[in-house]
Amino acid sequence: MSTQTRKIKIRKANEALILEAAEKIFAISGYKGAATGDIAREAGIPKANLHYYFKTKFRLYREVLEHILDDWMAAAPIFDTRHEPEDVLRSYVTAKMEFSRQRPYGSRVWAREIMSGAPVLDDFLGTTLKAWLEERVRIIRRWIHEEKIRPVDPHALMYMIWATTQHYADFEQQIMILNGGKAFSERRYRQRTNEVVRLVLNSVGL
Amino acid sequence: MSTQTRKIKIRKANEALILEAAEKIFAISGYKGAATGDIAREAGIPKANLHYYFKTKFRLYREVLEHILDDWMAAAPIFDTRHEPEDVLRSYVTAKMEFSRQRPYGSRVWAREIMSGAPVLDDFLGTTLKAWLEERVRIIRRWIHEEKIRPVDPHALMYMIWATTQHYADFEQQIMILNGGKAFSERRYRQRTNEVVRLVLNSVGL
DNA sequence: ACGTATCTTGACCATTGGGTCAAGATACCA
DNA sequence: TGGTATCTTGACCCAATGGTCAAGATACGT
Repeated sequence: MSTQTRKIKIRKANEALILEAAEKIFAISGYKGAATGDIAREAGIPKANLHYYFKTKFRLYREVLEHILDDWMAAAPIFDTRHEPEDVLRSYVTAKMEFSRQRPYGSRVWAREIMSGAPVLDDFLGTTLKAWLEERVRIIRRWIHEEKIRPVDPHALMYMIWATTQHYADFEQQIMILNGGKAFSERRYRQRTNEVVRLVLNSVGL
Repeated sequence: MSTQTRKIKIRKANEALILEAAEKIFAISGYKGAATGDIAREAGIPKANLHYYFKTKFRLYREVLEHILDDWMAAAPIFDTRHEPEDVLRSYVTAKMEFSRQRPYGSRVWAREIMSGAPVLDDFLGTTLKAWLEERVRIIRRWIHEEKIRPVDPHALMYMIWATTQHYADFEQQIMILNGGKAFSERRYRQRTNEVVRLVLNSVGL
């Protein structure tokens, strides 16, 4: 193994470790509320070491957000691969529910960023996300025009899907408490996912 | 006016002023991230004065949450006053949308509290809110039994309503950016409210 | 007008927290 | 094995922040 490779390996491993810890702490405490010392402790390294890999807390935060965006957008293409509205919506809602299950902290960091006024995501929202959304809106309009689904406000529909699926990540704690203090089992979560799919499909008349 | 009354008047006025400022700052920065100095500046008073009315930041935070709970629960009885599912759901969704419009900061403080693990609301969620929810669940089950709506998972439905309506408060900034950078007009928001109502009604087969 | 309770506020204190630094430890190649 | 680049870490610095205090200012009943 070359020096280069070795170095890169150590760096990548430590960066990944720190990013994961940071995502959790930022999710729980918010940007301002998160202490780099807490993040370092969560990662099991000294604070100075964290600052060796990420010069500033802000840079670290930005990279955490970028990570989340990558994974968030990964669920995006699903909207295109199938063609019947029912298949597309089912796949998309299922993928979003899966994301909420797998990456609850990521979803919360996103939510907090928006609630803080989206100082960092502002640009992304206005360009990439807006373009992506408008494309899906166009697809939905086509479905309506072809009378494949009942006439709905496409934006209202998309927001309902986002809100509902992300709710299972962002409000996980509330859901757990309302569920008698115990978390959903794998199986129960899959059933719930199907229920959400059915609600969404019915909302557009499918 | 008696001394007592006068004193109380000054105190109440200042407390209200501080609580409003605090709700905004907590909504934007989170509990840990919010500085009492910022809250004081937002309220237009010196920090020492704020601490005269609220001994600690934590006490202030708790009172802000209590305020929000009061208003949140105010929308709750609507679920009972009318009897046909369609009327009940329409009124409830409309009330929640109205709350998101009028008190966006309150909704965000709530969301942040839950995402932090609900350290303060924990008790409320497990008792009052759980009881309230289970009562509504029972009502929904009755509707299903009477075949007034199609069979849905009552919890999944309630969470969809909460998530979707609160989305308009918590993600206001994102919605604005996706709307081309301009906020919804009163009229547009009312239209959107009706769209949300229709989506919800359709989701249960109405 | 006087006395008392409340309110106001600048100055101050102790702790926390982001970020730096320099002295080692480690890894790898020649 | 020696040299160099990277990595690790305790100690340290300074600005920000929650909270205190004591000296006034204000309000109001008598």
